Amino acid sequence: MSTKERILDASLQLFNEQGERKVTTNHIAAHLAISPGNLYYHFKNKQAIIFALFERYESRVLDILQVPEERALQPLDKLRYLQDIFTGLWDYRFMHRDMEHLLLADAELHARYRAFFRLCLQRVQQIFRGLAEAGIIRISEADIASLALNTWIVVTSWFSFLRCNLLNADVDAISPELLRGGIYQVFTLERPYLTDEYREAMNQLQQQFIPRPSWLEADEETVG
Amino acid sequence: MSTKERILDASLQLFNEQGERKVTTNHIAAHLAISPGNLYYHFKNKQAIIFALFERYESRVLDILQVPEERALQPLDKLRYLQDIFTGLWDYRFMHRDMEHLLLADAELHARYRAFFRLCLQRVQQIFRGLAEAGIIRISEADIASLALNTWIVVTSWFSFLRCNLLNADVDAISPELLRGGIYQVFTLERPYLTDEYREAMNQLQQQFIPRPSWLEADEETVG
DNA sequence: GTATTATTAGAGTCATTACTCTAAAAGGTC
DNA sequence: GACCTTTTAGAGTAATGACTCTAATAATAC
Repeated sequence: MSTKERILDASLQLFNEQGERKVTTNHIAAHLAISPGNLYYHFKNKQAIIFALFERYESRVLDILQVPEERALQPLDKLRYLQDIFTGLWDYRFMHRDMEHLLLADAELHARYRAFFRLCLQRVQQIFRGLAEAGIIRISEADIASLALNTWIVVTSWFSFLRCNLLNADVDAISPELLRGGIYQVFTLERPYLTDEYREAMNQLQQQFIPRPSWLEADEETVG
Repeated sequence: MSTKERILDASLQLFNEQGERKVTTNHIAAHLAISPGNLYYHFKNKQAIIFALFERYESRVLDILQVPEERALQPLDKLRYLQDIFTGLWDYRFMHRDMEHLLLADAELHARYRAFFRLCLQRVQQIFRGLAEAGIIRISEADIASLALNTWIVVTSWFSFLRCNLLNADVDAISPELLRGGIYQVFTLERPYLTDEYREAMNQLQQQFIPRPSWLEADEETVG
């Protein structure tokens, strides 16, 4: 594997584990047992590393959010979308953790991200239209737009939410297992729109993702 | 006004305008035309300033999220809750901007925030129960829990969403006017649960908050 | 007015971190 | 093996920012 790829992989790993801000370029170099000079030979600065990782993330997500043209959507498609998207978010979880900071520091990335967001929103709306055409949900166009936006917000904020509200502050306590609660929440968003025909089946699907709500477990703190 | 209060006010203003990370303690002191030593006489460190601001924020929010005991909830109550909460979020918008960072840096604040979150979630659920008792919505207990959580996520993420997706990267472009879109989104969350009796009235209420969706305006960037 | 305490100034410290610079090594070509 | 390009090492720099330290000034008490 090329040094460039190794730098990207190591950066992604360290960013995910510790957050982008806590990981210095020297830190990345040390992790790979290479010199800082070597790292800067391959990337002109830290932002360039982040930008390259964003490109990976973007293509990963856009690959997932496609509506099959040759067939109608099925209930299990929705599940697959959610699982794949949440897994992608997990693999690049550092991004939405510090998104504002990253975008503010890099105007080019910001523009790129905005375009990416709008494309995603369109794709999500397409998926809802597909579900409607398949008779799984029944929903107006206006509600599709609003529902897609709510879905985007809940999905992209889910790990942030967990990190802020988990019992122990330990970041390592966040595991892919906690994806489940996020999937459950998105099911709730769409549930009211289910048609009679599919309501029962989809509700049973959702039941598989009932979270153990760890964010509600009591600890000794109280609010004055 | 005491120096301590002035430091808090100035910090809040600067944090909101520029983000907590960009505002140094020297910066705050300079803004007030006092010395850094003076600032550190009143607060032992930067975290202490943030903690004090959180206490203000917490009491502001908890004041708002109360269910009147002497009367039933009315449709306009819901509107008032949303407007007051979003205004509160606006006034302390730096908090949710960097919440993860703030909490990770201060275990005490983290514990306090967790307790605050859980209390808020209970209060929001109480409000939904109140709306159900008043015959405005019809919803199961399980859905109340999930809806309350989605509401929390959308509300607390709204400004983050805007900052990431607004057309121009300029932070000053964010104005209280953009609250409206957030209110609209939360209405959408609850809309499917409205009873026949109140559906029309609430939908009309929601129409007042149709956003000009500035995050969808086209610019010249494209996604490859 | 003197003693004591509360408040303020402001220069300075120390750690951090993104990034640079020079030169050496490795790899390829003929 | 001579020449050229690519890759690497690693010491060093320059800026930043949270925080400290000493001493001066104001406020208060008696």
